[in-house]
Amino acid sequence: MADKSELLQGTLDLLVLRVLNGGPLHGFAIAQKIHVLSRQALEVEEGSLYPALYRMERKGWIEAEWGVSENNRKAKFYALTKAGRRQLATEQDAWARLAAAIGAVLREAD
Amino acid sequence: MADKSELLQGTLDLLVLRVLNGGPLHGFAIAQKIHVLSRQALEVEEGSLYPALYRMERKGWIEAEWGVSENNRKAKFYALTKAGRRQLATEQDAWARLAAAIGAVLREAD
DNA sequence: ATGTCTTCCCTAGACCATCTAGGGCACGCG
DNA sequence: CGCGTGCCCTAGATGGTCTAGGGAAGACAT
Repeated sequence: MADKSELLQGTLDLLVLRVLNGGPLHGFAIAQKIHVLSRQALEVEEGSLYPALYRMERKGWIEAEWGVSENNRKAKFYALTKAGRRQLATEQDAWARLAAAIGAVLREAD
Repeated sequence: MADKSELLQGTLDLLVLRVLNGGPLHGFAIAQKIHVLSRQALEVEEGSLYPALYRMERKGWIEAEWGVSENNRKAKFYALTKAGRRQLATEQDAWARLAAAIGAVLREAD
């Protein structure tokens, strides 16, 4: 935890989808990749990640398949579906617009 | 509602604090100002705003005082306190770091 | 073989900000 | 008078995230 502040609701799906866009990963690796790519700024708790993965699987955005990790452990690999790619595009767009809108308020208020 | 998408949790406080930094406003005006400054991208529901104002007042970030609006209506004007200004700085910083972190993931993932 | 570390998966319950969907009062205007 | 509108407020549902657990299995040293 520490000061690696909490995620805002709704951003986790986007991050996961984005990271999976580079190819299938298992849960642990997803969390690590987000951590690394954000330069340690973001920390995804497992208690948040797995429910999120389930949700997204139920919605058809990702598909799971059991396999073996690089460390020779049993692991569940998640891959983006076509609907997932569409969803990624949608959420990426929504994020861009939201960030721009908030940025505008922060800049222009006086 | 429409497509004026939902706010992310945690951003409302920041927006309200920022808008109040320009001087006291009543609730309705706060919502309008956010709407205008975001170029209609953000829409604050009253059912979200008033509980938020109440919360922030309890935390000592803002102070309320009854007055009369520009339209000659009874209205509750909210003003930033010193603690509120500190909080604004904190949240503005947190937002900047979060937006940068998410931006980094969106950009660098492959 | 035993113990410990690490990797990896999973779940129940609490938390809490936001949304939905109302209600209410008072001014201004036709 | 009646209606629109400005303005405030609340109860309850929703739902994503966090806390705080638990468990299995490979790796490695003793």
